Amino acid sequence: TVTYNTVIWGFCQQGLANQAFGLLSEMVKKCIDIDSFSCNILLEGFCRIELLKYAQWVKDNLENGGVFGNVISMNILIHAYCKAGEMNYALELMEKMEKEGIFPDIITYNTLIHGFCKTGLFIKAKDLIDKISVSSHNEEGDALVKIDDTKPNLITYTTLISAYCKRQGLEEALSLYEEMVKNGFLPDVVTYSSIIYGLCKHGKLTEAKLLLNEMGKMGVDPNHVTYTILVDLLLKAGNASEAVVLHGHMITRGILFDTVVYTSLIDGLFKTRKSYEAEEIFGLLTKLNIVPNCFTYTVLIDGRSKLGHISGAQSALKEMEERRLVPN
RNA sequence: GCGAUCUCGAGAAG
Repeated sequence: TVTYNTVIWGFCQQGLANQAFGLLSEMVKKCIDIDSFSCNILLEGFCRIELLKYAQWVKDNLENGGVFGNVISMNILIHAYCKAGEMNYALELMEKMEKEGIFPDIITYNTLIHGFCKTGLFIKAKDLIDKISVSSHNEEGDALVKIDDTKPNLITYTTLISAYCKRQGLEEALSLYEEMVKNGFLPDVVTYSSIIYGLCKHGKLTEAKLLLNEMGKMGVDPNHVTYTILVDLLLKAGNASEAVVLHGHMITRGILFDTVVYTSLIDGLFKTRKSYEAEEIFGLLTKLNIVPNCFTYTVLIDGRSKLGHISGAQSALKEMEERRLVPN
């Protein structure tokens, strides 16, 4: 079962949930148990390629076959609805699961809070946090049973802080940060990165750099995302020399360079009239084992087009299609 | 005895 699940997982990661689904019948034929892991891996696979209805269908069928979902299955579906902005369906699902005796956990709540934030419903997000912050009681109302694992955690706070940084004021984000620390949660690299992102977007680059130093002192190492935020903004703000310094730190500290890091660099270089360097980096990607994605090519096409290099832009488009990337 | 598979938060383009 675990072997099959691992293969199913592999297909799903590649966006091939349909083929993964085919393995289920093979399992049935060979009398290999299908468990809730098989179910959840597949559900996530269909959700990731946005075949939400199909995921639902698979789940219903598995349940008819005696394989029952759990809270994770529901979280996967709720997450998919949130991602699609269908908060009503997401909430409906949560009610449904409660009726079936599957209780939401903190991941369910975090998923919903993220969904609310993404659709701008901050009030609802806040309401939900308030609701899960109070101690739960057992059925007798004995106020004895405290269900701690549905109380807000670091991720709950970080979700909201990040959303505030993007869509509300920085002040709200920072006061929430203080509240979080007061409640005993120490920020991790994601929390710090979110705030650094907010500071950068509000033009507070000095503060952002200060925070970068502070997190190091607190024993939280910045990672490739943290650096991308800063390098991207420094470069695009015309502060190439500082961007280069940080880029150097990334190298000396052995930070991972992924497709996003490079795409951001290429874009920043094009936008600051350094197309030669931009092209140079793009040319190196294959050697560096970096697979350019749709974003990367759009940046390249945009950069070349705006310089009047139409044929270069066209060849980039062609190359993209050769790589079986679908232009959007 | 231990070990393989599932769900939540941060970054790039138009």
